[in-house]
Amino acid sequence: MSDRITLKHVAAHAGVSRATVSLVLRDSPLIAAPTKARVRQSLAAVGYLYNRGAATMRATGTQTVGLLVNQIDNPFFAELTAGVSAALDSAGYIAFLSVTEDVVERQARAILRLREHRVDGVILCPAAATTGQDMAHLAEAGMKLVQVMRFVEGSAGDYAGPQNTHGLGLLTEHLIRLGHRHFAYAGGMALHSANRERIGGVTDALRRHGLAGPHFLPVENTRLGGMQAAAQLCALPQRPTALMCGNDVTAFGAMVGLQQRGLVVGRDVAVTGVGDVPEAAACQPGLTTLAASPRRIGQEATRLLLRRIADPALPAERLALPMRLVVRGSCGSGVAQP
Amino acid sequence: MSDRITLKHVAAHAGVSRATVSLVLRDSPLIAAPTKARVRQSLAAVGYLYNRGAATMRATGTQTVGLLVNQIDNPFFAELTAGVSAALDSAGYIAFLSVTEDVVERQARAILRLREHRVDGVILCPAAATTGQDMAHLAEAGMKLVQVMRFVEGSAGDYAGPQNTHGLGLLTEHLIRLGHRHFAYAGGMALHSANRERIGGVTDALRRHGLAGPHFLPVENTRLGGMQAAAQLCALPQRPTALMCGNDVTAFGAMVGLQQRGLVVGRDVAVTGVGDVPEAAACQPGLTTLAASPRRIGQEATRLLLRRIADPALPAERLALPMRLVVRGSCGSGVAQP
DNA sequence: CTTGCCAGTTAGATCGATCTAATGTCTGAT
DNA sequence: ATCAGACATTAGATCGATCTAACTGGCAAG
Repeated sequence: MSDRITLKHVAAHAGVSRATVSLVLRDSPLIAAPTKARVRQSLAAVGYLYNRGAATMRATGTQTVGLLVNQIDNPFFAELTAGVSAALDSAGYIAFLSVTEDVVERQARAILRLREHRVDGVILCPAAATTGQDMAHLAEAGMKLVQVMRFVEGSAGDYAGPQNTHGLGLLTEHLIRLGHRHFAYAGGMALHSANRERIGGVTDALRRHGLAGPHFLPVENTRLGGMQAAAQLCALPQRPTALMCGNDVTAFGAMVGLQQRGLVVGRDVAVTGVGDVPEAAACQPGLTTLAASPRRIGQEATRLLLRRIADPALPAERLALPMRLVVRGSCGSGVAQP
Repeated sequence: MSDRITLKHVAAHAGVSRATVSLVLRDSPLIAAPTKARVRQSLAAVGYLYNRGAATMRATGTQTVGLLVNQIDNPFFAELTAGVSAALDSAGYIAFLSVTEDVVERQARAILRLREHRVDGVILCPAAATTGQDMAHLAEAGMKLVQVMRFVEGSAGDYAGPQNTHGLGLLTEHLIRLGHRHFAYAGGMALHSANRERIGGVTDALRRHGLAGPHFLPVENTRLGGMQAAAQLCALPQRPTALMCGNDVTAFGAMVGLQQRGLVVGRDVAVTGVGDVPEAAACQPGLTTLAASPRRIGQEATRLLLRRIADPALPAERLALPMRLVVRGSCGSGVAQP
């Protein structure tokens, strides 16, 4: 059992006041070096453990932040989470994690709990149904928050995410160069900003080349959604030759679904993803996708949040990180001539 | 800006004392129903936000727990984390997450920080180099903790993980039935309990059938480790026909490495994993593996921890969940006859 | 000799909840 | 009429830090 050792005990042991010990803990320049050394010895001698809860009552800041992601079993968000965790660790912070599964109620419950714990800020990948009003309430309550991957329409503040529109333009033009003329787009049932930007990027690129917009397959951006998209694609009278998926996980599902129907991915159908999670290089054929460096995005989001916490008055920053085209076997070397 | 609304303000608004409001917050039976209703109205009217930090100073428990995993980018641990998060959410708890990357120093730093935050308990997948003494110190400090996936030798307390020994026995016998006689085992460079049990399960099963132990390829249980193992396997004078990998991610790396060397997985070499992460069904060929239901393990670990927090005197429980053999294409239909 | 200042230290108030022990109020039994 | 006991509520102490404002002793300037 811990014997509830407080500043008082340390102070008694070192022969100083509690205030002095408190200042030593924070390495204040007010305290003379020899005193500091003596107090530090006592700290170790009595086995003192800092009580951040108590400190929080008077001091400002808890050295904690919240991280809310919609899913964690998607390797993309797992990497992002790892990036946040590492960046926070080296800044002396620690994160509360909550997985919302895109359910606004879970998100709201988690945010309330985080506010009760007086987190210094929140990194939020907003659930798809989050409204601008929800965000406004948070801002009014003085919550420092950085949005990541998705940006709620009508909201304000910091954001870190990939250049979706530009990236999907690159990817679409690559497919056009390969000879594709009929496109399908799988995923993006939930119309959050990332999906809108991605679909917009594809549509714009097609229009630039005088092509019709992609055939939209409204499924969720999950493995299962990808499999459903494969089924839907095969049921179309005139099958598109390129299937662009909202993210890598969806593409994995689609590839399995297509293969189950006897189609050879990369020859009969080109498939693409978004994100370039490690599995994209490991599957067969390799997945052509857009590298979005989730770890980096997590780190940048953390940097933005810590910056915001340090100076709430700073102007908002919206960071759009470039995506890189990664060509692998899943889109083959050219469209099959009928 | 939040105007620091405390119990005092609510009490004034409702015309009662702070103590009464405090009791209403916790839905105490001591307070009469009409008073409760009135106070609850005031709570909402003044926009009160509970301050858990302050409460913690007197009350016992913070409604927080720590979750320390060695990696999160492995889908297995991502699923496990999702299970923990969901289970905690419905119990009114929230988790601090820290990713240790198997570095004991990061683990130690995170645990210190969690102790400073006075978490009610910790779910820990111990970094490989964790010693029994480390665990003993934590126990002495009164830390409630549940180990998950790995169990530090010489430690005590609760644990939740899969039946590694039995599971790998099943898997090995399946390969033996297919005609394999020469086995390699990739992974398990870090000798924590899970790796030891898995290797033990293979060795035991082989011995039961009068076969020599697996050729041990000492790599890390990562995608990269798997690729290294593939290279090592191909360099062996007499190549084993079955490559058993320490987990699915290692197997994915191994499959890529073998394919790069012109070998057909499932025909030339049988490959197996452990865990059955979703990608195992999606890769080509599908990966024969052991389903370990990570989400369930996360939920069980959470249950054990909450139980332990509620009653620290309970006897320790070591939960070993069964693994199910999942046969897919990666081990083919029989060993190739030379 | 007094004053002012500085560096180093500290007593005591304070943060916002909960806990303890006590208070007042209303029954119903003696 | 008095008392025991249950019920509902509360004043004030308390948790363990930090903050504010004040206090020391020593030294230089006036």
